[in-house]
Amino acid sequence: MLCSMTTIDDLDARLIALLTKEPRLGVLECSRRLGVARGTVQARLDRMVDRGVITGFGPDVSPAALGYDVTAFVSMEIRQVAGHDPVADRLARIPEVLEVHTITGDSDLLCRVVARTNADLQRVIDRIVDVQGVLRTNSIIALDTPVPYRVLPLVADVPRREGR
Amino acid sequence: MLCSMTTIDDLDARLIALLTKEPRLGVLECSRRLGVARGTVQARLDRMVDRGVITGFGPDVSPAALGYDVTAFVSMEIRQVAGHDPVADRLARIPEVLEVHTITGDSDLLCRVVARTNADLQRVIDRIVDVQGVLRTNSIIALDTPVPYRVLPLVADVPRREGR
DNA sequence: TGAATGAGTGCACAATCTGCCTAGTGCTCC
DNA sequence: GGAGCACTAGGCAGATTGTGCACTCATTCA
Repeated sequence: MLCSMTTIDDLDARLIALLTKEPRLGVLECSRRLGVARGTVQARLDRMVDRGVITGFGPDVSPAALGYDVTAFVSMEIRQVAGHDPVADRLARIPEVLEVHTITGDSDLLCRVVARTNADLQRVIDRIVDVQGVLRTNSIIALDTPVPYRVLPLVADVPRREGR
Repeated sequence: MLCSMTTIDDLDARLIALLTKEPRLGVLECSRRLGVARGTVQARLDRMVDRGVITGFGPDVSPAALGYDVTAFVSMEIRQVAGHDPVADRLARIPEVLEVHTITGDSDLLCRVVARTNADLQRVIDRIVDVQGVLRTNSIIALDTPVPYRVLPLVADVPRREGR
């Protein structure tokens, strides 16, 4: 999917906003709230899903509620001869690793991890260090998250296609 | 919500996994797939929602699909006399800022931002630097994301309460 | 200009699902 | 021996979904 730029119009944005705020809403209810026909909502959703704008409707699980109160960002240098992917693959096998990015700068990979406690974080980091190809890690603990992940403002701000 | 540790059992985990893979499923269909009564699924979902394990069912929107192909992590030092929150509040007003954390280490805040292009990233960073209280920023661009954000392995791995 | 196309509206129908309730069962805890 | 809790198995009325279909409107294009 190479930069498959897509545009959304105002109705799309309003639909996403509505569903974000009240996810339990059915298609019919959405159409009522937005003042359009049911078929339109259905079509818009389908289109956004297969254009990749909406990637899913999965339940959002809170690691913290499961006892994983510690979040940290671990950057690492890796042995680069073998490339990034083998390392990323092995990192992906660690459940506490929630995401992995390859990055610019001094380090090669950046990943977000969670742990149950600071002591537990040590265990997780040890597992990461154990990964073949990882040379050195540097951890930053997230003490607080004043702005949790959100996309809504962005959606509201996207340059719009013309349309209702 | 101070460390309101919660446990899930195997059925909960299977339910989350099922819904993650096929989010469109209704309660009834879930009950069939999991081999339990409909009321049970309903009760489990309700419980997980109000215990905060499941925080929502919102549509997952892909910034990349909207043309925001560049992701970066921007760490920053701030003037600490006023505290973190005022700065975080102002950062929250920038749509391209997707999340903000206060962190340990040399910097004070870490945020994830997206932009349409590298040039556009400059614009976003400029907006961040303009934020009152921000002294200096350091940006790291995410070149690739071999492991996109996921929680499923964690859910599958959580220490389980006894139960079906 | 006129045909074709795409998007949206309204409407309808059968099939399905949801919310809610009842009753019975097995378990654990006091 | 209760009391409380979670789960199962049904039942019921009402709402919703998936799917068609016909019609309108705006845009594109030859």
